[in-house]
Amino acid sequence: MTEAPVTPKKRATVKDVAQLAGVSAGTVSNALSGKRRVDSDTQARITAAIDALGYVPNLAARGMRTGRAGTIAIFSSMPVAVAAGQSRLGFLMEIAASAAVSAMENNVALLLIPPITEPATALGTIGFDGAILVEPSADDPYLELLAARGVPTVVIGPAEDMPSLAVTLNYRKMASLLCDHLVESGARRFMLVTGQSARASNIIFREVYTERCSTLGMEPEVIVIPEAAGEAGAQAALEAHIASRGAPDGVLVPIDAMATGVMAALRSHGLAVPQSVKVATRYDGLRARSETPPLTALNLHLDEVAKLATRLLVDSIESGASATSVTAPEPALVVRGATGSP
Amino acid sequence: MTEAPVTPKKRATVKDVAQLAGVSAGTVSNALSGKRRVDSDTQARITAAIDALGYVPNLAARGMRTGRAGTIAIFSSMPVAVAAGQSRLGFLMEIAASAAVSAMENNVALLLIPPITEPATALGTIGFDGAILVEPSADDPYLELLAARGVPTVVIGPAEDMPSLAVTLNYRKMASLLCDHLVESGARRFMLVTGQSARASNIIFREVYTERCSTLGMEPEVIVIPEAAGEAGAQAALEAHIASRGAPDGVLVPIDAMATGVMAALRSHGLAVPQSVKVATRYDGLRARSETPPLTALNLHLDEVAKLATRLLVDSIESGASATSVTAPEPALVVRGATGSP
DNA sequence: GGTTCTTAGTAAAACGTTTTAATGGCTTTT
DNA sequence: AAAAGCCATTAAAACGTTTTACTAAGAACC
Repeated sequence: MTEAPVTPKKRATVKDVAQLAGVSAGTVSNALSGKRRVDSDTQARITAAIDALGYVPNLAARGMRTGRAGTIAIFSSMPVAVAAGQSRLGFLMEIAASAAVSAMENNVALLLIPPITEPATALGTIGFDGAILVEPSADDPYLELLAARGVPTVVIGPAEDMPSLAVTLNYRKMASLLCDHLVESGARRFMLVTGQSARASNIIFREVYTERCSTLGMEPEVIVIPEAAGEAGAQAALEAHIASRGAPDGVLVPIDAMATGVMAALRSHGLAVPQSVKVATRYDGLRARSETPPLTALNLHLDEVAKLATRLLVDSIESGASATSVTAPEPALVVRGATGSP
Repeated sequence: MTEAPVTPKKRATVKDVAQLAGVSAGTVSNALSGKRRVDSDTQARITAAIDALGYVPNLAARGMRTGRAGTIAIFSSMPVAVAAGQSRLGFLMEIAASAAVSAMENNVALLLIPPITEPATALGTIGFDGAILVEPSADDPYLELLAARGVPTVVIGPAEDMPSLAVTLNYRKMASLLCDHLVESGARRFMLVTGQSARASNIIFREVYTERCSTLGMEPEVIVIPEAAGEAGAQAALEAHIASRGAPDGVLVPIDAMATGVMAALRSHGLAVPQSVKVATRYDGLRARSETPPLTALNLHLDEVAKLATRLLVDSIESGASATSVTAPEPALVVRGATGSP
């Protein structure tokens, strides 16, 4: 008789709590949110009722009323070919992991949105209060979709041309560090292997590289590969390049998937790393470290970057402010076997 | 004059669309969901109205009505000490990355819930339709919290003792593969370094190891370390063990964070890997690969596991069924320098 | 030609919160 | 002692959907 009903018992609502505590629904709401004072006596009755009934608020209902979803989303706009496979655990996920923790500390949860074919789908199907966009290209589809929908968005990317909310990465510094290091390691004729898209990383690395070349009196050798071609594309392109123009004594290859291809190409030509060729990449992730020898790379302090981005986003959601940007910590060189003593 | 208004223009609602299309709200709803037939002519008027107004449904409202949040959550219940640092990008994130894609394909989004201090907080603050729980220990707090709330939950873990919904991993096979391989690589006195918690991985590896010992006539040497002690704990413990009992010629150390500690201990004793000691770990992640030499490990097919788990969860949410389990693909050995030719 | 079926649509209820405006009781001020 | 303030509380409105019960108009049946 007093047994729990077998039917999937309906969850208690705020009304049930109110009734049991002998107050009105509004008071229960106030007791929960603390937005208005409630008498300490009734407060006690309410909390008693709450865990007597095992009440847990219906978030959808709350969200409808408050207009908040209680979540933020992190987007990867990277082409699938680059973000897939081993690299999937790279850049984006490292940021995501750290952002998830920060989000939690700010009482929101993190939605992980993978690169998908149809960006519009994601936005129509999923509700969130703000978005973090990681290294979008200049013409990123999400960027305008989010802007059109009025969703606060913080971009992790370059300082220039960027919308109001951003954590700016110093790409110029990244490229400089790596170029300088290659020179210091003894490379006198090193080349650049980079992606084709309008991503800041590609553009600025090319700029800095060509600047360095003229400073050093070195003839620029650049291979540009569509991101979609990925590892195999880089390997093929470099092999062709070496066959026609000879081997460089260093390669700067910012995209880690392509770095793997570069290493394969060097191996197939019998070129020893680091003895004959030095190799450096940008992101110090799984790929960089699982090469033999492991690749020199940069510590981008992504955990800190993620923390900053989350904080910025949450602040903006709460305050409505929409024009702040902070700069990420300076990248630091991580010297590994591919440019140093093995 | 034709500029966008400065005020944060209210989003169009289904009523606005209905009015513009000259129909009722209910019809618009049906047109969107396809749950009922609507005349192709009115259908056209409605879609026209929709993108004339830039209407996008309010997910919170829909969620309240349907009782669906449109999200599933993935939980890490691993102690922070183990899940932090380099390992954060490991096991859990690899599953999460793949689950995010699968989730998207099933029209739900994935919430990434990091290990936090107060599990109850997460459940009170975040709404989701189902949960994926990765390798919970037997007394995992989330397990009962989720069950109490009636949230469909699929566990990725061992076959025994597990609740209704599960993707079962074959721990016995994992342990066997690694033990056999160590023996084949020439190890005659290899030890086990493992964690203390009631996690299936710990328990079953210990079982299999001791079984193997008696089969082989090998005296078992086991070091058990609290997970919280992590890398440093493993290093200290192994150093002490070697000092008092001499060096083994092989180490099976399932938890990758501890494997790093083990390698450090071996180095500090001047023991060459793989010449004097073979080392194998379980999860083939960043840590295993960035050791020198890289560690032999297992391909656990985590992408496939994640896909299965997501599918299972979505099915259960939709059908209400709550008692299925599928088995993960068999693990496969990945031989690396730490047990083979360098 | 009356009855029953289908079809495409509508109006209104319901979902569970938060918020707004109103209320009654009590204390303080004049 | 009346007026004015404050306090804790309440009833009801509002949020934007989906769903339910109902209707009107033809089509089909006999």
